[in-house]
Amino acid sequence: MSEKRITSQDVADMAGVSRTTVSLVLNNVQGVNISENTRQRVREAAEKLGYIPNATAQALASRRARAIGLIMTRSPHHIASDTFLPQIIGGLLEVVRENKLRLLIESVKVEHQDRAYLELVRAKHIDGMILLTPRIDDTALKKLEDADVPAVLMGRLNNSNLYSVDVDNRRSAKMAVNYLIELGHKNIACIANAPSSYSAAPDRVAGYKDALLEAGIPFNENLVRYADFDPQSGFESMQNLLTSGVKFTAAFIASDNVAIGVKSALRKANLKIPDDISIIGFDDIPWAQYSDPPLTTVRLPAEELASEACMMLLGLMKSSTPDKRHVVLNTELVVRKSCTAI
Amino acid sequence: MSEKRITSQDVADMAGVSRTTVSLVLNNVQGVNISENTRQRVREAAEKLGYIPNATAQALASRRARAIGLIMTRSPHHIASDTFLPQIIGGLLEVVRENKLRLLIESVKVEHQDRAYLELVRAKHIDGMILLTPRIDDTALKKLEDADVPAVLMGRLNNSNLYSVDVDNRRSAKMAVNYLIELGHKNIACIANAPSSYSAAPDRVAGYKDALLEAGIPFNENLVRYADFDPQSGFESMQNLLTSGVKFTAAFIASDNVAIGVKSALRKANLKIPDDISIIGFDDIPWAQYSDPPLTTVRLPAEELASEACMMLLGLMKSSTPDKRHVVLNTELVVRKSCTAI
DNA sequence: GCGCTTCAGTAACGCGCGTTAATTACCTAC
DNA sequence: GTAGGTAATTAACGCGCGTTACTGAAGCGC
Repeated sequence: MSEKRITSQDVADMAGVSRTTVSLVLNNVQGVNISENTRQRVREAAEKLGYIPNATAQALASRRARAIGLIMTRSPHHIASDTFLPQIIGGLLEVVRENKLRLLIESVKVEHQDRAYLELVRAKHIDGMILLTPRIDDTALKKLEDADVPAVLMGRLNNSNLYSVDVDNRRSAKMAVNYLIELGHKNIACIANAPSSYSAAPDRVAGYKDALLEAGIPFNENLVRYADFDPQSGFESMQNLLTSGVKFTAAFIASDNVAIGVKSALRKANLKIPDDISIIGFDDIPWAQYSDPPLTTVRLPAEELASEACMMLLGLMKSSTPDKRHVVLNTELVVRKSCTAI
Repeated sequence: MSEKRITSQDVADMAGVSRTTVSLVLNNVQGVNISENTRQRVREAAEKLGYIPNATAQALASRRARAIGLIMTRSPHHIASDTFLPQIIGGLLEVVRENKLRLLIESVKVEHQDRAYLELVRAKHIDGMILLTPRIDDTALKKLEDADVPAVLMGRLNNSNLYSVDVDNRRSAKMAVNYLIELGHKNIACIANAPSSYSAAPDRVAGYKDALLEAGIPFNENLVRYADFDPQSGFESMQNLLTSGVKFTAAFIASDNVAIGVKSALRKANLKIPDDISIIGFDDIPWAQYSDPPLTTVRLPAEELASEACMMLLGLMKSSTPDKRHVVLNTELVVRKSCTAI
């Protein structure tokens, strides 16, 4: 087929200049003297030939891949049921596109983490990375800190010094539970969004505790369950809670996606929301407002988190130290119809 | 600041061989004679130095990027509400990882499509591409056909000859509507998943028509609406349908995500599912089975579609012509509780 | 001893570009 | 006429690797 790849040499030939000039003109290099006339000729030649610079060669020569990676530690199958991913990707794409970068998606097996993180950057296919849903026990992250590689965490690890973008999970959870308390609830269950090895989960449970204790309500471990991201796990957690015999009039579900399953379990047990039990979620996924009854929840600005993380990463890549090491975005209580006063 | 990047030259030096030998050994090039002893030395040196080949240089030298792109024509914001994306990415990642490739995500502005598709490959950052949610009026796709670039469509364009992976939208829709007809319904509404410019939408509407006509039920245009992927549009479509005054006892909603909003609209109108109105969806997203009542729907094998597309693409990249130009995966009617006999 | 073959390994080129140091052409000032 | 200076352009190197064509050395039959 038409296998005549057009290189900058072709453009140079056509414009009657050297390849260097072509490069200087097309990249708009500052502080170089090239007559407007020549610039014009080069640009015209490039246009006429339909010249498209070879990104790989550019990357090799300039030692910058012009790409960032979104790194996930979860299995492909787990990724498939991640309701947040689209928002995050949407947020990233926006920034990435504005800056003429590329976005690479990588899932890293837990077993391979140690090498994998670094390999990605060393292999120079990406200039920086955004790490999703970090786990507390992720020792490989520690190595990253030392390796001085541009990286931003989405989420926060207490003992980590990596740059991060997150919401204040603890305060947000507290806000949610406070709302339930203000409505008069005292027996409040809590279903965490994920296993406690994922950093956000214990933080949200801590916020739940904070609210309780501040209101003088004793913390009861029997009221807490840990789900695993998806509706299924929510369904099971709630069933488990119901059959365990503990009494509660409200529940804080630390993930809307989990709440989908929770609501199903409640229906199966013939419990009405909010009459028999009040439910408050976390995240505010699109489903929440169309749910029956519309779910009161804490809005997590997912797209903003992503674009913020991306902009932070861009700053790091230019080696301009960002003003803040840990950016915290605001959440917001979205009151709908799933909670009622007792 | 340990900026001593380790190259194959370093490995060669340490092993006391030439760089060529290192390359031959580490890449397991067939048909080359190198003593087991030497191989061992090279591998040990690489291991000890923590050698990680520079992917960019490899790509440049071998003229293969070892990466594929997932190309979407929708805006970043639209992407954010795409419930399917995670499953697709999950499916792709699985195959991509097995084959030691990378996955690039690109969103292409409609205005730039013409150049964009080709630029991506010409720029050589990807070896092939998977195109998502193609639109019927996408003239740029035509150019792709000619350009003989490895590309696979997820979805199908009737007038396109591009390789594709899809379900039979028409037959699947017909199957869904047939089910409603078998239950005795005659006045059946239809809410398409997307505007008719997206190929799947008219196909599903056509299937709806097929079922109707085959059963001797006249097609009534007033019973059809076109949603726009998200719950919001489903809500509006159903409201519009209800206020328009047409009578119907069942509705075929060609997207579960749209059905989320549809159900909300029905509740607002005090219509019970399935007693007042039967609903059947399409896609079988995780939410469907936890919905109230659990949604009867047509299961779309999203992950399989993705991995199938990916494998097809890999075949094309090896220039081994795949056996089939258009792969069609099976859908399945998942009967739950949202439909009842009339 | 000579040709021939197999084995083990390497020198050298090219991938397409960014970039620096050097070169040329053309002025100006004295 | 020469020194000095600026504007415009380029030759040449390097990025890190894949790959081809070539070189020795060793083994074998005669």
